[in-house]
Amino acid sequence: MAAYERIAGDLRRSIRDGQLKPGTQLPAETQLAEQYGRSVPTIREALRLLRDEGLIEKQHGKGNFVRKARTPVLRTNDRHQWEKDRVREPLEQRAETGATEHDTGLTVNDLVFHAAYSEAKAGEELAGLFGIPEGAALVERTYRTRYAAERAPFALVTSYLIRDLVAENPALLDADNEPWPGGTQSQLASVGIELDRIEERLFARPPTPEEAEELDLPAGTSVIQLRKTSYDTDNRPVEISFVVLPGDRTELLFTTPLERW
Amino acid sequence: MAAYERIAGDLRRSIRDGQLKPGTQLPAETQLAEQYGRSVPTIREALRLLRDEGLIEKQHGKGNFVRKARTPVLRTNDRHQWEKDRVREPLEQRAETGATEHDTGLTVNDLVFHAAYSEAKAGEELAGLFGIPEGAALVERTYRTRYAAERAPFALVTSYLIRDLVAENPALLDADNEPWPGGTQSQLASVGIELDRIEERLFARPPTPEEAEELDLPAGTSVIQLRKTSYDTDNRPVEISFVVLPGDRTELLFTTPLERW
DNA sequence: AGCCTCAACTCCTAAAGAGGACTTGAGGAC
DNA sequence: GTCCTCAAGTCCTCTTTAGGAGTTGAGGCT
Repeated sequence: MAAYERIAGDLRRSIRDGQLKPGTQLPAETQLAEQYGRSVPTIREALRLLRDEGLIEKQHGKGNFVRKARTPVLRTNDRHQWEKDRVREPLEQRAETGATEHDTGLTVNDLVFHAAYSEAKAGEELAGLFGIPEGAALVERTYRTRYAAERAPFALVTSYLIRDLVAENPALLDADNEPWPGGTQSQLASVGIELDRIEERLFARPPTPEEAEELDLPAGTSVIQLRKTSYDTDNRPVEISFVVLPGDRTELLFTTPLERW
Repeated sequence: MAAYERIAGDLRRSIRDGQLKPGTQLPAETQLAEQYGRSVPTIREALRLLRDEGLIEKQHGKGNFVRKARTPVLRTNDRHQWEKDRVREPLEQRAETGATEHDTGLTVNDLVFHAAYSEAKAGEELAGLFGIPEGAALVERTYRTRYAAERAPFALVTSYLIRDLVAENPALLDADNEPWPGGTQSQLASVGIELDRIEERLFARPPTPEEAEELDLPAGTSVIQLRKTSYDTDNRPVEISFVVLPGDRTELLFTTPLERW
């Protein structure tokens, strides 16, 4: 086994069994090099392994530190309730006071939204998912949701609607109407669409550099990529959202009721 | 910006826009070094970035290759149906023929199970989750599920039951009874437990080296860590499972029915 | 007190070089 | 034809050396 792997294993053990507590600074690379009788690049190789596993954090000019766990944001599939508490009611209160700050971002409770609308034509993937011809007109909404106290958003969302289905309510084509009062379900009801169920598909992967930048993800973290499809009562996809969530501070909670036997 | 970052960006672009197709071999490191006018270590640094992003794959002695996407296994929360089709019915057929191969692994359809049972005492975390005193007796079941055609399992599961709740059906304490005929829900019904719902909490992170080994995960992949809790109709946790899924070949699908408005 | 400078510490980028280990295919021995 | 050997290609590990860049605190200046 390579020297850097043995050293990494040694440090990993110390971190796991609590000898090196979260937040602790590791000895300097030159120190470790001397201690293990190896060159600095070899030590750095070992530290890189630990960083990629999410065990340590490198801070240029300061040192290497045992990473602290972050307390994740909980996202539930019983989201109606969640959105209602966190977003809609405060929003409706806000509406009464007449405050508006779209465009540059809208602060509701302790959440900040940034939304942008544009028109898009269905590509191959979206056409297939919606079951519509390629090139059909879609409304594309991209938004970021962020806690006011934090600098990075906790969700990157791009959402698509079939334009012709929602065109009769112009408010749905207007970014100033974001976030939607009453939520997706009630907004879509305004154009006669009744939702039946939501399907969420997800998997995990390392972030792209762009995502790492935007979500402020350190090395050694993952993202959850999620595709959410809302179906109407005729079993047709009405809204499709692509969501990227930071793995180090998101916990998803799904509750599935069981049929009794 | 550092030279290795520019080079990585350059290659990343080529991969994304399809100039370098999945499966293609990249030029040798010495070639790239000459091509970019940089030393080999600098090139290797760039390639490491791409590997950590999951874009390329290194093969010792052969070369660097653009990684191919894997087609993921779909796991749904409507799992009754899934398990029924894939596991239970074939299992019941098998039971009739009298074949048994527990212990060393049990092949049903094209799935292979490995299960091990042991007794455990509730530690702090599990006691809290179950709402029982620390030190209470639990049944611990660990199992691996694998497709017969593949060498690595697609799930690492450790599952806990409160021993006193299931003790009256000795079959539930016996690894030879694995996987459970009729599934969890019907097995628990045999000791008078009626399940009400399942809660699944999940997040994503890089794999530990042990997980990478066992799941045969290359660098540049993530795992999904999932905690599944089954509640009975008295709202008490009955079974708690800790699941680790390989991010590069698992897709989770959750369906949430909406209440009509 | 407040501010500035600077030295000392940290990690980061880059190079060149030596040897090792894995993979493959060509060529020869049988 | 089959098998073996071997060379050439690949990436991997480790060292030494050099300079750059971010962070912090001590000390002096104002």
